[in-house]
Amino acid sequence: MAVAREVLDDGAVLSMRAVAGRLGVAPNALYSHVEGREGLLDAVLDDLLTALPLPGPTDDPAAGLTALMTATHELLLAHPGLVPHFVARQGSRGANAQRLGEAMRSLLDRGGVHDRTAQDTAIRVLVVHAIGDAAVAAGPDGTGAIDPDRLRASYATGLRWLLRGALRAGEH
Amino acid sequence: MAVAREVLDDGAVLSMRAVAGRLGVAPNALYSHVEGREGLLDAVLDDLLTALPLPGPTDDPAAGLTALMTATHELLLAHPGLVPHFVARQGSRGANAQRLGEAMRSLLDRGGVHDRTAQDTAIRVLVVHAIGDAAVAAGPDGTGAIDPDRLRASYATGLRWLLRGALRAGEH
DNA sequence: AGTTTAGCTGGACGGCGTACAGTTGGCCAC
DNA sequence: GTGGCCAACTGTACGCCGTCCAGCTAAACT
Repeated sequence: MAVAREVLDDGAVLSMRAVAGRLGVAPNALYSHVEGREGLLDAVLDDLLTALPLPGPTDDPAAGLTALMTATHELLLAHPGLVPHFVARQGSRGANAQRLGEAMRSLLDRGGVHDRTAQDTAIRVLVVHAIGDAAVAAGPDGTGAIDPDRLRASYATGLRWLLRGALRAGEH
Repeated sequence: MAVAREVLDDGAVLSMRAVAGRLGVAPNALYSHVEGREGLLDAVLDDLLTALPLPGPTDDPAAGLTALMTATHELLLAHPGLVPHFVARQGSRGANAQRLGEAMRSLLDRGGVHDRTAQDTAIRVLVVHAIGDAAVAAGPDGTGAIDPDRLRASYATGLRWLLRGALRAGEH
């Protein structure tokens, strides 16, 4: 998995043969350890999510959500190679992803959004914003065409709008 | 191009060989008419955008933006096969895409957002929301795991939040 | 009638994910 | 110490992919 991360970090899409080659091993040897390419990507993805800092229970909901979503966005920007897979997986269904979902739900609840369906909507919108922004930023060839600073600024702006809408919707 | 649309509409990703096969033609024959697979996708994509109705100059800005973005979203949902390409192309840089960008800019301007950079940010955020939502909805196997009604509802909610933020930002 | 040329074919190259069968080498029970 | 087990690996192959090259053919233009 470490090698897989290496491979997809320094360019292009992850290929079994690339991982195997870097390990000095035949490509099919990987299949003893991993459930195909998708499985490998899933594993790398969920492993990566471990790095995200969960907000403490004392944090202000809006600040906590901002921090969490910004960290997610940064993480995706740092690993553009697996963003497409992240998109296809609809935000990943791994253990860590669900942990993050629960953290978001809790923050929303403390922010006044008590209805479960409303929480689901807010979570989906926020996640889509993070994933979508990173995906568009990643571009075709891996190198974003847009200035990174502008990119982060527009992401932050969108996030602010969404959070204002989401948290306001929970009042009453 | 019509055949290409057929192919990627009824499942899976578009392959040159599939298009050629459906045309009763050798795969390499396509290269006389199209600049590779990417070129074909670009052409199909931009052609598809022609179908989007431009808002009239009398429309209320918020309503116009809502209609335009909803139509875009629906169009992407209707053709999940090319959403990944749309993502990679950062919303497409074709002629029609630029026409739509101009329409959005004009609506924003009339909605009180006069600063050009602010317009760019708003456009980017709105487009990312539409593309991202459709991309996540498309899922891995082409069949979305989420109920379509819920999907549209959450998209509409996010869009409302974003527009409120974008248009309010233009006041003063 | 002769020449150009658009549009095709056959074949090939390199790359991909992955399945199947067979080999190897370390570990454990006896 | 020796026999057997088994995880990990290799060799090979299949079927897919995008794409390039050289050559053919038939229609269009001069």
